[in-house]
Amino acid sequence: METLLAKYGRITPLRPEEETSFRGLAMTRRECPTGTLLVAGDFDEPDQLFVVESGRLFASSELSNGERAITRLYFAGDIVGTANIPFEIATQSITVHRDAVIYLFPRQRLIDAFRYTPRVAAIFYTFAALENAILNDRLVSIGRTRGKARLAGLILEIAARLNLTRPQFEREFVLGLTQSQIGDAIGLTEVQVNRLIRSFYEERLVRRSGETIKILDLQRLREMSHFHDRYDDLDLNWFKDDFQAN
Amino acid sequence: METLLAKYGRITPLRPEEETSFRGLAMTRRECPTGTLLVAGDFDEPDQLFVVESGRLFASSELSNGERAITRLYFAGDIVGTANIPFEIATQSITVHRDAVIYLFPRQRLIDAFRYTPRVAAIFYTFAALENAILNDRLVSIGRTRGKARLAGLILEIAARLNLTRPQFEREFVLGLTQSQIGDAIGLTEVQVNRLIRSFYEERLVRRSGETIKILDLQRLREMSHFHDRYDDLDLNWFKDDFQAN
DNA sequence: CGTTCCTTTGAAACCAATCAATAATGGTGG
DNA sequence: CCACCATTATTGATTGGTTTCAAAGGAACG
Repeated sequence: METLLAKYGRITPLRPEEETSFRGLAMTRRECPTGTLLVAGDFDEPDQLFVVESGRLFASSELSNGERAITRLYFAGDIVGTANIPFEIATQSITVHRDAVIYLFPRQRLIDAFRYTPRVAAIFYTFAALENAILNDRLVSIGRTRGKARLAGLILEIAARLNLTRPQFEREFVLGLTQSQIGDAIGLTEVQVNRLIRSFYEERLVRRSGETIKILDLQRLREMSHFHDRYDDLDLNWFKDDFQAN
Repeated sequence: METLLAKYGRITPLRPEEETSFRGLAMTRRECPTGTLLVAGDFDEPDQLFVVESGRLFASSELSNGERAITRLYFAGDIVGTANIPFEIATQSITVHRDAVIYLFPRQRLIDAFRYTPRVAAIFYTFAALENAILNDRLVSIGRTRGKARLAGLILEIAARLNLTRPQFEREFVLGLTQSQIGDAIGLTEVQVNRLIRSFYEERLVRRSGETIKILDLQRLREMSHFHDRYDDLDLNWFKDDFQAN
């Protein structure tokens, strides 16, 4: 829970009783190896959320023709599975794609949060709204830009998310996605992704050594991609002073 | 407010005091002609939500190169602007594209809902989660299907949303978007949209007379598009019995 | 009745998908 | 430790969906 609290605390410090409530919500800790399918879309009942302590997950949907789309990447501090909550059957799959530690968060506990700790509930709402804004950005990127811009945006998104829990911005990091997964995330085939990555190397935008890649030209990646870091833009002052303690 | 209450009531009936709370939240009624820009993305402060009583709005984002993407269409009963709430500056624009009656919903009132009527707050959260699921679907559609499937999906989406507040499914309705707007919504140019629409006429999938179009082959549109009506799938039983009255 | 916005059409260029095959990589059991 | 297998990365040739550019025809509105 530390990562989550650190993240939320950075934005709007929790009161002691809220922090207690928060810790009480996520009960079961679980270590999940790469490849674990936490929720099978169109099949499982979505009876819980997941809080990411460490590692990485992604949400994806499958079409009947076998095509897959990765709609969102999740990192330490994220709450995963919001889009499944109000349905009988999960609308999307949740997969661990880098060894992760997560906390299970039963749907019923969410109700407790709404009843007893409204400020915590407001934070949940806020992060659902944040997720909304990020999905909007992804729609704009995929719907209105070409492959190069999308790939640049994905690289910056991953860099931004990893750096959220680091003391200073680090240009070197593990991408952690196969080219096929990258394709699913930005709406291209793996073949095209490979060609684009290759062109990024040639243009000296990024460099690769083993699993890690290093951003060489941050400026130009930003210009290419139109990427916004919504986590950075977050502003929770609007409900900071308005709640009385319970 | 009637449309909103009808919609929410259909899913999970509100108690009298909750209904009162709900009505108290949205204060100002406003009639907005087609073309009204309610929120200017990257400019306005998002100090309110909008509840749609009648008419249609859309959310859009602009890229620095002038391209526009329409990320979501809104109809009677929808709550609009969730993705802007937790930011200092709005992340997306909100535009009226068919004469609308809306209720203004100050952000501060949302806090009251969380504090005093947790069940109402839970409904807000639920609908943010629903919005999430719908945006996911749009991402899959735009990222992993071709123009024909996307157009078919958009037609079915509009039909489904209009039919939500009608007694029975009606195959004839007003599309209400220019071909350029359709392009912004499904990630194509207006030129390509025109060609696709034309091919739909030739294949007798839909027919047009003036402003209204009629679905001729619902079955095939469904097969083409992979469209899910998430409003139909909604299930709020998970918190139906768990709240005590305030 | 002209202006403006929207629709429609054609031709050429381009980005990305598809098809097909080979090379690299990583993990496994013998 | 090495041969083997499965997955991932890479490359070429071809096809096709979509954009771009350009222009003309319709429809709506003051």
